[in-house]
Amino acid sequence: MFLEQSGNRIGFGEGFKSMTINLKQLSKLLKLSPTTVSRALADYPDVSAKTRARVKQMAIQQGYQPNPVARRLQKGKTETIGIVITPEQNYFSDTFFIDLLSGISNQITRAGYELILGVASDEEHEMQSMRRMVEGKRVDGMILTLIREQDPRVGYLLDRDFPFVLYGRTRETRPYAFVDMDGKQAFEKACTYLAGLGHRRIALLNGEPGFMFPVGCREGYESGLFLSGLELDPDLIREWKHKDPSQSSYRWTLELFKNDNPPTAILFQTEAVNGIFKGLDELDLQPGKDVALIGYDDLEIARIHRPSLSVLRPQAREAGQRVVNILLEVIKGEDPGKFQEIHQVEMVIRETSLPPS
Amino acid sequence: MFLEQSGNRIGFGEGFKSMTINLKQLSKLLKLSPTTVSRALADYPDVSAKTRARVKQMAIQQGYQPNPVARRLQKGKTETIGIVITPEQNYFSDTFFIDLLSGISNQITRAGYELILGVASDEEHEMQSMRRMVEGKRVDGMILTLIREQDPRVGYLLDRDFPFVLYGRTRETRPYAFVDMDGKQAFEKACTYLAGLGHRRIALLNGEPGFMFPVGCREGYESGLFLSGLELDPDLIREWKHKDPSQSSYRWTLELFKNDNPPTAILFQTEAVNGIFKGLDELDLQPGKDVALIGYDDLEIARIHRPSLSVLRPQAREAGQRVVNILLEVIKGEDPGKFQEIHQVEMVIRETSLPPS
DNA sequence: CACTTTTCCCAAAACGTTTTGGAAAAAGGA
DNA sequence: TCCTTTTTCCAAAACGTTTTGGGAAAAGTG
Repeated sequence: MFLEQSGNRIGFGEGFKSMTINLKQLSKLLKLSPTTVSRALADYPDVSAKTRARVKQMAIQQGYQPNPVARRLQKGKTETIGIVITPEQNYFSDTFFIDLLSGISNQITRAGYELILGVASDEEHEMQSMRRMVEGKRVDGMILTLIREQDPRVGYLLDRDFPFVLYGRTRETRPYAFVDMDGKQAFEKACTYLAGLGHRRIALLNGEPGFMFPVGCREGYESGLFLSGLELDPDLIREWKHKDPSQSSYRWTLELFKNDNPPTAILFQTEAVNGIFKGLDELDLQPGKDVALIGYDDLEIARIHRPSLSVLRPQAREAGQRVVNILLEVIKGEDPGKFQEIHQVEMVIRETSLPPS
Repeated sequence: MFLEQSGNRIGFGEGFKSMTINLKQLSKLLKLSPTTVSRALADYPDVSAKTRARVKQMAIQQGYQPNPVARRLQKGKTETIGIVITPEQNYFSDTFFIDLLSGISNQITRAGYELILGVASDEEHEMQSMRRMVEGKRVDGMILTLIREQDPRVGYLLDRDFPFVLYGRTRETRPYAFVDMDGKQAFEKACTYLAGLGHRRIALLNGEPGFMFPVGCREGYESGLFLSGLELDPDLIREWKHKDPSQSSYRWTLELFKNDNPPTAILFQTEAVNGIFKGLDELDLQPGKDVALIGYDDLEIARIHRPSLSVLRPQAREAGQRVVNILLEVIKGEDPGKFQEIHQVEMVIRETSLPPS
């Protein structure tokens, strides 16, 4: 006797002929009700051990997988998490973001959820893409990255009490969940390390203003100077632009050494390293020898370059996993304010952090 | 009189209180049946212009959006497309892939579909992630990138007649849909251009063996040599590794110039440029002056470097859009064999493609 | 006017699950 | 034995749409 394909209409014009079995067909095979089969697979206690085993075995044998769309409708959850990225910001410049995304994706899959991705060209489309996910009931929660000091996305989501987690922080008084890297502590550590080596003029090439991350970097930098008894010189601080990391950092490097009293060390985000190297090269200054360098983010170029670049290394993948675990809790109804994590950043000393010559 | 929230149970433990209206509530407001409202919104001809307008206005006013999960269940389609990427291959090295993804994402959104993303650490997990999407009925179609010469994913999808489109090509006799860049034509063009300038020894640093793209590059390179009356020298060809583009290309560059008769020009993929620059620098050879260079892919480094790098520039965003449009056709039931596109690649001459000195 | 056609609307079914609220059968207790 | 409790199962409802298959009213036709 064969499986009745009653529930399965054969598609003619359709390319894909579903070979999969559904709950009704499976229950017919087992001579049980769909209810019992469903409950057996979900390990409810009101189905006997014997039939549970029988059901599970048959389910495996037949390759049964519950239709996720049907389950979502019934459960009233999309089992889906959304994220929107923006290419303009040169985000994917190396392993960092893909590591974060990798941690996120793996953890989401482990939970049986889906990750849907939006790519937005600018801030406006970013918001638009998010609204489509939220108001279109396409996701149960959102993950936000590359956070601004004043971030409209956060207010929007808080206003409608929609679950979300930030990778980063923003200026917002209401409680919300976030996982952030301790940029402050990282830059403080790097700064005091360089000062400990004898550097007295330490420059900072910071990230683009308006975003939150550079705020912490600056705080750490200033705190590091203070702890080392050094004075802050505004001429040694400048920002690079997301759109054009290399060009802006290149120009600044040239300017920097026109200074009467040039720096002997530079702190920066590794994304901007090409411009700095290029500037130094043009000035006939050797990285590591004439100028000490410490970058934030351990990109490939940091390891490959000779001399290899000392860096601050955030653990992107672990952070991505935490973001997801927290978001799942928030979706369950936990108080977002409970989840505010600041992760330590380790320093990797390589060849560009020598004492001043 | 107020909207009856009959259908909406208020969640207590739940974080997110849905403020959205559903079809039943909307139809009650309009004193129409759900059927008519649904059909009015879908522009069926059997609803009068007057009521159609009334329905649409009320839908907008109430912010009604059909629940996508419910519609998917009814329609028997997930309205979702899947893609799996692998970080190991340093895929996100710059704007190229994000441009492709951007084109894909925008077009998918325009069609009202969703893009779900899997990040797999290796070939095995890549397959696993794809199977989850396909067999778990989570997507209507797949987009495949970074195609191998023998790609098990293609056979898998063809075997079960599941809709997919390749960005790239593979060795497979059965017809399938793809959008590919004409790497052959591009490398041929670059090669003949260099030969036209007088170069007689042109080297090729090709992509990783096993993948399909380098095959075309090599063909174009050989064809370019032939057309220019030059002989092929196997010593001038080598591959770099995805895991380690810079290191492998650096080593090869050094080897290359140990040759008795070293090249005066190099063709390569721009991802590998850091290693080549580094190697040339160490050998005291000036890029563009002592050695002509043309890279494939217009990454940021190509524009920022001095001298700026001549490149072959594929139109990634446009290709991404085509991939989606084709996939939607294939999902509709169109014959995949009809969709086999090879896109031209333009050459951008900058400063590193001078005649031999 | 009587008949046919067109226009406009709707009740019910279906999509494939999970959950609710029992009910029959088996086991336990006196 | 009779009553209670536990075990084991299931029919029906629900999730929110779209589609099916009419049906009533209006309009057209002779």
